[in-house]
Amino acid sequence: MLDLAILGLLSEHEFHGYEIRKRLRDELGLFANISFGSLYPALSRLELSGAVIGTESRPVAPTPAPAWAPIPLTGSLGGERAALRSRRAGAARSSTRGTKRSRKVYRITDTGRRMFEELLGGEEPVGTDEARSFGLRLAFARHLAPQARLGLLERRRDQLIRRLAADQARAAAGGDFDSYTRSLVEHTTETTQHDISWLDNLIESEKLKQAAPRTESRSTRTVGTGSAAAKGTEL
Amino acid sequence: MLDLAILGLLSEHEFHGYEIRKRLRDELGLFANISFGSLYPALSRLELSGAVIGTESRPVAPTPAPAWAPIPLTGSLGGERAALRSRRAGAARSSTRGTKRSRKVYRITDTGRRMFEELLGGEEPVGTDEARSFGLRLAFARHLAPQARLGLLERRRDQLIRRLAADQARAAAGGDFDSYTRSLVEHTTETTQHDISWLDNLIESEKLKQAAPRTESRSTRTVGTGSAAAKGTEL
DNA sequence: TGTTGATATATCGAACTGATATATCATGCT
DNA sequence: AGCATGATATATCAGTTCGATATATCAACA
Repeated sequence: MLDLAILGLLSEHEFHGYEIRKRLRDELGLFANISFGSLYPALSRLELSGAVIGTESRPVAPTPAPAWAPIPLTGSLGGERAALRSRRAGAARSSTRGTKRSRKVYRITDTGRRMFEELLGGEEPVGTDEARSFGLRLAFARHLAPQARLGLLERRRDQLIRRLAADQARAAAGGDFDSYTRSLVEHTTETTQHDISWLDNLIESEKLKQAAPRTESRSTRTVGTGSAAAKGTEL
Repeated sequence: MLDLAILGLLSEHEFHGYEIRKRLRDELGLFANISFGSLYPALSRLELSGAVIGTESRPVAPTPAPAWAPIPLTGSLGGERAALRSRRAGAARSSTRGTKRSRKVYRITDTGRRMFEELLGGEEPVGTDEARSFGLRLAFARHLAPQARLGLLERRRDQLIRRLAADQARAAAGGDFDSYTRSLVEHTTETTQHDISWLDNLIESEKLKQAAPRTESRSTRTVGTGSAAAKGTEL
């Protein structure tokens, strides 16, 4: 699971560990604060299997080191700000000193790209936090072939339909539930229904997009996620 | 987390391991198919700490064993049916043979009850699948004092408010999201809003229940979870 | 007869988590 | 000027949960 997330991020840019964590937390919201105890071993694992290459960014440079040298092209917003800050500090104090703590920047390899595609296109693992797994795959769905993308959406819909049946069976059979448990089961059922209708919208717009790539592509794209958003309760 | 679930179930009845799993799956829906690799070590842990007592239900009985002996009072629906089946089979074939495989029936102790109350009333752990943790506590909320119950609901609401802020920050900042990611973020935000309004209803009815224990208690109880259920989209 | 499926307990390795340790540097408070 | 706080950054630890697998009994069915 985490491998997919890491490879997905690295397939678009190179990052160091700490920033992968930030990206996952701030942008996707999945893996709310992924633990370092997961992240760093995962990076080591991926490096060992040749999927990524980590280059140590050494803070001490024996070379004369012009201003651009100690900045290892992080490309991230936070990273760039940090680099700029330290560049200012370094210029003001001692240009031989490093930028901050040494960091290890990871780049994806061709092997890693192949692994990413396999993980993304392969069968979803059942049971292991299905919602998170699907969310992650959806966030990288643009890398999938159109028909694989549709398959992803429909498999998730099937999953939710099964879940809804279980929810409703629970609600029907739980005659001796207290009011709190009953409310919980009802709410869970509603949430599953909400998820299903969201997926229905996604599937519908995906089919439209694939069936009619010409003839008003602008309108098709607007329907895309716009209809799902329009259904949002205003609170 | 799992300890709380096990102790909660055992505080109402005695069960053997396999059935605890079934209850958790079929009734609550949380812990969808809890793994045996979690369940049995947890039971051993709890037994070691004196929270529960497991009594081996031996299938081979050297005593003449009248019809009631090999049935270890499981009390559960499935367990009783199994016991009845085997009682029939045993009577028809050989009364000295056991019921099925030997099972270990667990009972909660006073220590276990105290531990259950501490776990249920104590501070929720942050980060560790908050939704599941809250769902579990809500399912046992009837064991809480009224004011502790209200605290549980309000802490969860605060949690969700923070989550909503993060969701909205993500939606606002993610200008370069593709349509799939954008739809995911929007849907997540909606779901969080739905959760919050559900909790608002729960909190409101809980306050009503506590403020006016007399004067039409029947009406108060009806408002209880009924209002939350009435808000459900019909689909 | 045999084979599938439910019941039941147990153990394994892999993955993820929170906590903690270490280190550098910027910022703001006193 | 000094000092605490917090962000950046990597690493390791024990504990928890998971999926997979092994073992065993028995009912139902073909």
